[in-house]
Amino acid sequence: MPELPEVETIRRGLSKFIINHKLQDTEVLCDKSFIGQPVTGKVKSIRRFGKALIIDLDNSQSLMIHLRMTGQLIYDDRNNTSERYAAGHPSDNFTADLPNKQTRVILKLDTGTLYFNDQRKFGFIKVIATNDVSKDAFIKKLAKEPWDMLPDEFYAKLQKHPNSCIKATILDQTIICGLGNIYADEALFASHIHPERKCSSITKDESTKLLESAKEVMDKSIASGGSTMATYVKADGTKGDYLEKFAQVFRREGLDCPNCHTKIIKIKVAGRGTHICPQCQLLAPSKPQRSAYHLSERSSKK
DNA sequence: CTAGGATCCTGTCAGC
DNA sequence: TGCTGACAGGATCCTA
Repeated sequence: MPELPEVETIRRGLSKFIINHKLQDTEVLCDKSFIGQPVTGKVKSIRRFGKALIIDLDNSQSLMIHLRMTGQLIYDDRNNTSERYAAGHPSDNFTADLPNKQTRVILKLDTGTLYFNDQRKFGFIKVIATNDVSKDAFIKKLAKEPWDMLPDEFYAKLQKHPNSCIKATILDQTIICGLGNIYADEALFASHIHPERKCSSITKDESTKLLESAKEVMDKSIASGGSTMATYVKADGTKGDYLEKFAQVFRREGLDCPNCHTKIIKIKVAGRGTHICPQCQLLAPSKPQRSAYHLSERSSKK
C-alpha cells in the first residue's frame, strides 16, 4: 500500500531515530520476508528509490525494504517505552503490543527495536552490498519520479504505450515512478482524465497537467506526513490524514464530487479499484459513461 | 515487443 | 452464526 509519500515519510521519520545507531541483531519470524543473511553495523544513511527504502550500514552492506501492499515499519524506542514511530499500511499494529502475528522481522538496534510487520507477506527486507544497490533488478528498472521528469519526456513515454489505458500506464514504475493506486486516482481526477482512456488519446496538454497533478498530490501528502498514520505515538497517536484532508475521490464512492457534486463512483481499471467523478472525467467527449454501467452490470450478474 | 490477467498471502467485510 | 466470494494503497510472471 505505501506509495512514494508514505515511504518518504518513513524515511524522514526513521532517520531521526536510527542514523548513527547500531543494528545488533535480527530476528526473522517469516523466512519469506527476509532475503539474505542478517548483518550488523551502524546505520549511515536511509535512502529512498521510488517506493523502496534503503538502509545503508557502515560495513558496506545495505538493507533494501519494500513494503508492497501491507508492510509497516514500527520503531520502538527502548529508552522511552511509550514512544513509537510508526508508518506504512495503517492498522492497529501501530499501537498494538509487538511483536504480534503479523510481525515478520525484528531488527534490534542499540537504542530500540524496529518491527517489520506485513499482513500479506508481499513485502520484504533484502540484504544487498551497498555498491550493488543501483544494480538491483528492481531499482535499476525504476523510471524517474514526477519531479525529475520533463513534460516532453512524460508525453513521449505515454505515446510508447498507445493501447494501454492511462491508469495502468502511470502505475507502471518503469514508466513513471512513485504513483500507486491512491495518487493515480487523485492525479487523474485533478487533471480531469478518465482512467480508462488510451494513452494515444491523451493530448500534450493533458499529459503535462497530469504530471503536474501527480507532483501536487504527492507533495501535499508528504507535507501532511503521508496518507497513513506516521507520527510519534504515545497513548493514542494522531493519524496521518491525507485521505481525510486531501483525497478528492479515493474511497469516496457515493459522495459528492468536490467540483460538480456528481456522485463519485467506483469502477475497476487495470485490475484495480478506481474512483472517478463520471462528470469531470469523461471517457470520450459527450458520450455516456460506459464504466458506471459496467460496474452495475458486473455486480448484478454475479 | 505489448497488454491483460493470474498470482503471491492473510484478513475483513458484505451478502446469503 | 457460518459460509462464500470479493476485495485490499504492489509488483512480477505468464499467456496470447
